[in-house]
Amino acid sequence: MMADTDSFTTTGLLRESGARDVCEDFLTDEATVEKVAAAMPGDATSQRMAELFGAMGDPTRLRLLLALSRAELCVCDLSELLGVSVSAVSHQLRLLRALRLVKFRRQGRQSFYSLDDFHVEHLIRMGLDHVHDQDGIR
Amino acid sequence: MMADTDSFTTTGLLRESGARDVCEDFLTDEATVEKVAAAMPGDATSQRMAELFGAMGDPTRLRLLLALSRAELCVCDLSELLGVSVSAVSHQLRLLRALRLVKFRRQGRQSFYSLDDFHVEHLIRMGLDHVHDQDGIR
DNA sequence: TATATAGTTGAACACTTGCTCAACTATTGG
DNA sequence: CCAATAGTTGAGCAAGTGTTCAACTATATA
Repeated sequence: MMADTDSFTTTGLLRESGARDVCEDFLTDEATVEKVAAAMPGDATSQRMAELFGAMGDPTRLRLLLALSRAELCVCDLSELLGVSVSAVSHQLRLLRALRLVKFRRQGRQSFYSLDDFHVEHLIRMGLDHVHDQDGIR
Repeated sequence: MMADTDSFTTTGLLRESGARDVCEDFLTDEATVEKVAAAMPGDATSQRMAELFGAMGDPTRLRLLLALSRAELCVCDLSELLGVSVSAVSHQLRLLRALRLVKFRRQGRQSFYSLDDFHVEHLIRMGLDHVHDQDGIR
C-alpha cells in the first residue's frame, strides 16, 4: 500500500537530500554576473534604501507626504484631511521623522510638519509620473 | 471598591462618549487646507503609487531591481547573486512583473528578466542619492 | 488652579507579508 | 521515452506592520 515505489518513479529531486532550491553555478556569462555583483551597493545601503521606499509604500504615509508636499500642516489638519485618527497620524509621522523624510516645529500646542528634504518631493513626483505614464499607455 | 469617583476626577475625556481621536475642524487657515485637499491625487492614484514604492521597499525586491539595473539576468543567476532561494526570487519577480517594474523573455528553459521602464532606474538612482546625501551630512 | 486642547506613546490585536516546502509545468538531453 | 534542468505556483507559517485604545505630557484658557 505504501507509495514507496511511486515516490521513486515520480520527479527526480532525490539525488542527495531533498530539494535544494538554490543554484550552485551562474548560468549567464560569468563576467557579466561578476560585474553586477561588484556594482551592487552594500547591504547597509540597500537596507536604508528599502526603508526609504518602504516608508513611502504605505498609503497613509504616502498621502501624508503628498499633503505635506503642498503645505506645512499640523497633526489635526492631517488627521481630518486624510480621514485617519490623530493617533495613527502621529505614529506614522514619528516613523517618517525617524527616517528624516519630514521635520516638525512646535508652535504653542500644535506641531507643524513639513517635508525634510527636496529629494522626497522629487521621489513623489517620479512616482506620480510612473503611475500616470502606465495609465496613459494602456 | 469601584474606582468610579476616581475615573471621574482624572483626565477629562468623558464629555460625550469616550475618546474621539479625530479632529472635527481644521486648525490651520482653511484656505490652505482646502487647496491641499484639492491638489491631492485620487485614492486610486495614491494606491498605485504606494504599491510602486512598496514593491521597492523590500530588501530582496530592491536588490533584484538593483541587479537588473546593471544587466539582464536569469532567475538562477539572481538567486545566486543575492543568496536567496530560486523560489523566493521567482515569487518576488512575479510581483514585480505584476506591477510592471520588470519584464522577461524566455529563452530555452531560462527566463531572463530586465527592468521594464526607465522610470524605475531613475527612482533607484534617486533613492541611492537620498541615502548617500544623508550619510554625507552626518 | 482646574480644565480643555493638541499631540505622543506603549500595548494589544488583526491583518499582511516574505519565506520555505512540496508539487507542478516546460524545455532539453541521453 | 525517461530523467534532469529551470522555473512557477499554492499552502502554510513565522515575523512584521498599521490601527485602535487608553493613558500620558504639555500648552493654553477660564
